[in-house]
Amino acid sequence: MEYKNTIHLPKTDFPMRAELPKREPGFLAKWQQEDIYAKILKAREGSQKFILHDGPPFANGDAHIGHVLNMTLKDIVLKSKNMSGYYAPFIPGWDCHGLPIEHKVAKELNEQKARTSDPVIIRQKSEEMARKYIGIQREQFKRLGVFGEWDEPYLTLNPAYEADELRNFATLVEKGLVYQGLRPVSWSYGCQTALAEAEVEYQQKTDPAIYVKFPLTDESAKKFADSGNSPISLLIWTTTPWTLPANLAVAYSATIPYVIVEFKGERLILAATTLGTIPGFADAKVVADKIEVNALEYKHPFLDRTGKVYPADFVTADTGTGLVHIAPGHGQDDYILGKQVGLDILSPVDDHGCLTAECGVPEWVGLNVFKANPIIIEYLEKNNILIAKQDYTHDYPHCWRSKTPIVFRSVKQWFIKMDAIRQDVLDAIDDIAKHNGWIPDWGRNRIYGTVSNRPDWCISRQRTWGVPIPVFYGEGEQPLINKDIVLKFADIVEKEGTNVWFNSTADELAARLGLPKGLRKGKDTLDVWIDSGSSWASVLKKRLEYFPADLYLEGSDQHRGWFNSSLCLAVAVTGQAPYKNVLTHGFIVDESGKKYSKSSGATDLMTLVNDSGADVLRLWVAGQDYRGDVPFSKNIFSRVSDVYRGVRNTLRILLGNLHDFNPATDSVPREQWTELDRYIYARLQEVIKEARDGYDTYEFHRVYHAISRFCTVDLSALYVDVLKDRLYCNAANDSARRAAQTVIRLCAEAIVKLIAPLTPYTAEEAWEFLGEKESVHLQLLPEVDEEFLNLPWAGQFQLVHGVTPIFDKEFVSTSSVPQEKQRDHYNFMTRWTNLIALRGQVTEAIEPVRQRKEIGKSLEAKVVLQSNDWKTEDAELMAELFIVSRVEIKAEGEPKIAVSRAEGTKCVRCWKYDEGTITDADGGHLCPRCAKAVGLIKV
RNA sequence: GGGUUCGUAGCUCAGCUGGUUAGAGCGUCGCUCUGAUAAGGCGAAGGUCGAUGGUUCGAGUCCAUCCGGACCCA
Repeated sequence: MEYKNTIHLPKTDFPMRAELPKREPGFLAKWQQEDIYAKILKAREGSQKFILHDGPPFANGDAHIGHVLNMTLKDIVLKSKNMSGYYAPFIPGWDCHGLPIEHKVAKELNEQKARTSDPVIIRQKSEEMARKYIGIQREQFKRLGVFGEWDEPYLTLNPAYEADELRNFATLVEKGLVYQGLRPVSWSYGCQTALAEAEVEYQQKTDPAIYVKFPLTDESAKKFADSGNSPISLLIWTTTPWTLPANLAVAYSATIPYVIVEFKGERLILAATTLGTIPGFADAKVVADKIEVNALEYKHPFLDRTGKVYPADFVTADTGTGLVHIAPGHGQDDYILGKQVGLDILSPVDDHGCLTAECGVPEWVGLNVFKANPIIIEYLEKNNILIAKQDYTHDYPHCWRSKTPIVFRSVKQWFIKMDAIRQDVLDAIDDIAKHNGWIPDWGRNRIYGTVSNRPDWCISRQRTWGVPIPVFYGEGEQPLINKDIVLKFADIVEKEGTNVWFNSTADELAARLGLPKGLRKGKDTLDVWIDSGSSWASVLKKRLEYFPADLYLEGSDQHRGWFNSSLCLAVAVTGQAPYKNVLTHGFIVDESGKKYSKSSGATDLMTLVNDSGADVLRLWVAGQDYRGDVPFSKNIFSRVSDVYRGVRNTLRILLGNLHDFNPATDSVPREQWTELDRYIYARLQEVIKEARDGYDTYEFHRVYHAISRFCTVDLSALYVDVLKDRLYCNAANDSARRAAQTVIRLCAEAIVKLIAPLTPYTAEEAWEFLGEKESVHLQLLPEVDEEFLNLPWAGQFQLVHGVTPIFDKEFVSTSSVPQEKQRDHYNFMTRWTNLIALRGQVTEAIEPVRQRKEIGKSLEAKVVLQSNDWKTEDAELMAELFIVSRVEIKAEGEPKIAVSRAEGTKCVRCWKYDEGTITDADGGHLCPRCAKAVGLIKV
């Protein structure tokens, strides 16, 4: 007789194969249609707020794997906060201005042979470009499953945003923090603009390193008459020959010994430590050592002026000659030293990187500095000023757009005085550190160092796609700017946008701002870091009326970027940091830990989503400890897919076993659960605890591992496997069967809720199969049932048979659960931990029998346990737990586990072996339980 | 070159304030089931804890140096 249809096999339409790329868009559409985001906020209205403030990505390309990491983390935070009962809205933003977009536009216009310098056209095209990519990225982020106010993101090009940014700027002007100055800046002659530090990238570059003589003045030379009477010079070293015309001084280190050597009939002064590194100097004769170089005077090697030697601590003993040529117009260190000792700033280089007449050598005027290098060297050689030269390869800063090497050049720029706000900013950093707001905690050191060393903030850019600096210039280029002008302009911008600056004449603007005619309007725009760094004003203060934010979450590079600009501006304007907590993630690397490149695999979001689905992609993010580098490779992704399948299949079998279970009417009270049910339920509580802790501390990989392990180890391999007999073969309404279903239902519900922030699509799908009508994302995460949690001892059971657990009387529990209950539960869990360990030993003992082909499935086995640790009444429970037909416990002899073929006959219905004699009409053997279940015998 | 940081099995992660033969899941390999089936169960192999030196009775855990990677800067 066929008994297959008398047993309760699992039944579900929840598909085993996810086919996420196909299935996910359906849920996305559903969420969109019911406006799930608004619903969630409505459901949490009045609850405590949690504000994650979005750092705006640049709107200049498709979203790639870096965005996936960042956005997924943000979304996991938000979803888990919402499901923890917080009111956690999300207003995404985009950084719209700046060089990358303007550059792209210029390129396109060029290709269309429509090159123009009309700022109105460039700005119009740039806005189109920005909006285009905002549209693209928005759809991509939505597809990732990120919930937020996508219809009303914040854009740094919105007039209202720009107006708020300018009002911030007005406060800075009012506080006297803004000034115009001549300073060396990183200049891109390719883009003809000063660059922000973040716009500079380093590439290998080979430059000529030259050793040049700077002859001492007669006065200074006299001091070294003892060492001879040949010509005497300082020997300097430089890799930028083109800066020599701007030389105004030489620096030395007070901690390095200097010597005079004789070389080809001349005397040269240099650091003793560098002798060996200079070509041809290996056997140079030292004619004087430990000489004093401070305050020596020298003649410029080819210009008619003299300079002096000054001490400086940036001079190193291992490169060059220990004597550094100083051009205050062409270097940061040089500038600072020059300022200290009162040097001028000479910067004979124009916007295109070409030498100007100020360089003093008419033949060089108009040459690009890098083209001038060989010509200058040739000149030095001819005039016997050059001592040696060699190629020198180093990492040299380049413009991130035009890829041209940077030239340090002094131009008039606008700055924010860092010294005026530095201490306040540093204090704000430490205030955050006091409540552990830097996550991980080293974030504090990183931003502290950055702020400490930050020179005055250059905020002007010679670009058109940005927020204009509302400054006018009068007679003699005197700048005219004050708080009122900026505020008035901000009000105009609020209504008309910043385009008004570009399509009005100076006189028109002046008239509207109450200024006289005849002024020149400024052409500079603000550094884009001022744009994004002002977002707290427009988004947090004005729109959300919530300041400071609870959390900023960006890559670690933002310690110098947005974390920094946002912090400096907020402190300068409000005296307060814009965030309470700053969470940082690392960068994507390949499996070998190297920087991720396109050759490492697909990088754009849509390709990844279309290949494996958003949920697997998100699960990959969740599984990583993102505080360090985040590796990504096909292999890693494949492992994540395995985990996904594991969890999905577990959910499937759970759902399948609930097909005839109605939780409202079929649930069984705890008192009637079996020990195993209680054990699994207790394990579930540990998992809920671990997962919720993981969410609370933003350690999502803990959630990932806890759930994955629970699904595979506790549920699939243990609970479900053991339960098959009970679920399939017992009578449908049998209370043990219903008890199992009660726990299965609780497990499924908890798992689905717990994975909802990680894999929102799959969670929603499974949630529907649980028969729920409202979205899983409207639910709260499961609470820990503390009665079933081993608070003090979780995970610390002694794996020793039969040892009666001793309750630690010293322990003081903070739990509200009565100590008596805690002890009972602890003892129960110890017993079960031991039972599970014993199960491991039994399956191990079964294995060789199976390998010998004496048995196949474990139900064909009988286990004889020789042990004093277990009581005979546990035998039945053990048989069920080990999934064998029979267990005998003998309290005699050496501890031993013996496995043999089960005696008796196989029940044709449940496949267990027993020695009963019941047979059905066809002569098939049935065990008593099954006989009852099919009505063959009556109870 | 400087600052910050990371380096435990093929992969992702545990290893608390230093204490017995370093753990888990996945993958791999072998076996098994065929009533979760492009599934399920069992077992096995896999690590000089980046390297070296030191402190200690004892170090994956502390210190130093080095190697390699990442981010930021020069």
